[in-house]
Amino acid sequence: MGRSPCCDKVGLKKGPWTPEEDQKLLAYIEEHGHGSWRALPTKAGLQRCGKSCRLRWTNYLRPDIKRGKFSLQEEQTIIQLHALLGNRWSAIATHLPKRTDNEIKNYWNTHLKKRLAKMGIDPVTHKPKNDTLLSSADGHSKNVSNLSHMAQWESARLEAEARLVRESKLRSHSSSLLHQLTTTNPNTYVLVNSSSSGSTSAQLQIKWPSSNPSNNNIDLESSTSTLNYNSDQTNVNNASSSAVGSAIMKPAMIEFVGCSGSSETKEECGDKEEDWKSHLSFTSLGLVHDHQTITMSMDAGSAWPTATDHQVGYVAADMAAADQEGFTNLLLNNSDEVQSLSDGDHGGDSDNGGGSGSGSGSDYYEDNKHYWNSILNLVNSSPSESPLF
DNA sequence: AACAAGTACAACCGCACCCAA
DNA sequence: ATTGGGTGCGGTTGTACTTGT
Repeated sequence: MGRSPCCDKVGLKKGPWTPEEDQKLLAYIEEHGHGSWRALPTKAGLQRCGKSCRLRWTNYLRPDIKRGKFSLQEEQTIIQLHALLGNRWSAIATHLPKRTDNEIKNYWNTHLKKRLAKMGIDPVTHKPKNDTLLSSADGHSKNVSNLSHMAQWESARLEAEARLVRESKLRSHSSSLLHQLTTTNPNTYVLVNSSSSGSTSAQLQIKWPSSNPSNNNIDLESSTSTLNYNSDQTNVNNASSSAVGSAIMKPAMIEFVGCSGSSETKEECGDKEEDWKSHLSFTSLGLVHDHQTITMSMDAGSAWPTATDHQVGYVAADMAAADQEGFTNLLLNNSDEVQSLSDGDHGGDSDNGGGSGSGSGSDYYEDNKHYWNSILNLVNSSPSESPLF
């Protein structure tokens, strides 16, 4: 479709902003809000296009922006999130308070990427540059695949979260959405947060439709499931500030804590609650925001291998109360957890690792471990002191 | 002091998505 | 279903600043 030009009008100024322009923009927004960016320049008396004004505001003038050098923790977070998310700067930025995606992107391109390259680590894959052959030449491909699944899962989840942050003003509709979901879609699985705040593992309750007890039969041992995030589906329930991913759950990441066995039926699990509930604990993946709703479509045929009549179930997660910075804290404060993210064996202390935990403690996992350790060690050491930098 | 090379970062560009008309 | 405005996002460029020679 055609697009009307934004910034190529004759007479519109480009290039660096002057203090006077900044002042005009600030004064206008403080008084009126930005409203329509396209109309703003005229109203504010600026010879700029609306897009330029928006960028100047969001990346520089906004009062809630923190400027200056990145801390070591911020660097760690960027590196680790980049390993998971790639160049999804906006998603990464949601975990760095007061930093803009643009700033993070620039910092990555000018500092961190070069550091990793000097370390002999591919800044794109976050693997040692000679690791590709190693990992594909032997039986580690499955582990690589599992790692990839986790990264995709985390990527999808964080992306969803980023959307939620952006759409936080719609949060107040979450409750009605959940109600709507459960009342209008009988095939809806509603995940209701049940975690305690401060925990680094978000604990979710999954509320199965009472008419379908057969869905209880979740095969947590599947080692072939994959996770695919399909951004094209983001319009499903989008009006409810939800993000949607087509998720085929990585079983190793899930642990039932409410009912002792995944094969338990509703009856076996007890009927104290109105409906049968299972509890999912996303160990080591505990980032949630207050009162946000995430909706994901679950390909029942693969993710829930034994599900019967549900091709797709919609999972709405009201992920409340957990520590908003849980994931960041996890990354920064618990290197073991970081390793567990990277080594694919979710729960070095857990035996529910599906196929990935095949017990052989693969060299690949060790490599990943060493990689994360090397990143952390290098980042932790002062750049000015390190000969590498 | 002058110049070149390297670095950092603000700003721009274009595409994609969402949504209302 | 189509169109077009508004906006978000990631990649790239331009320029000011710093460092080295």
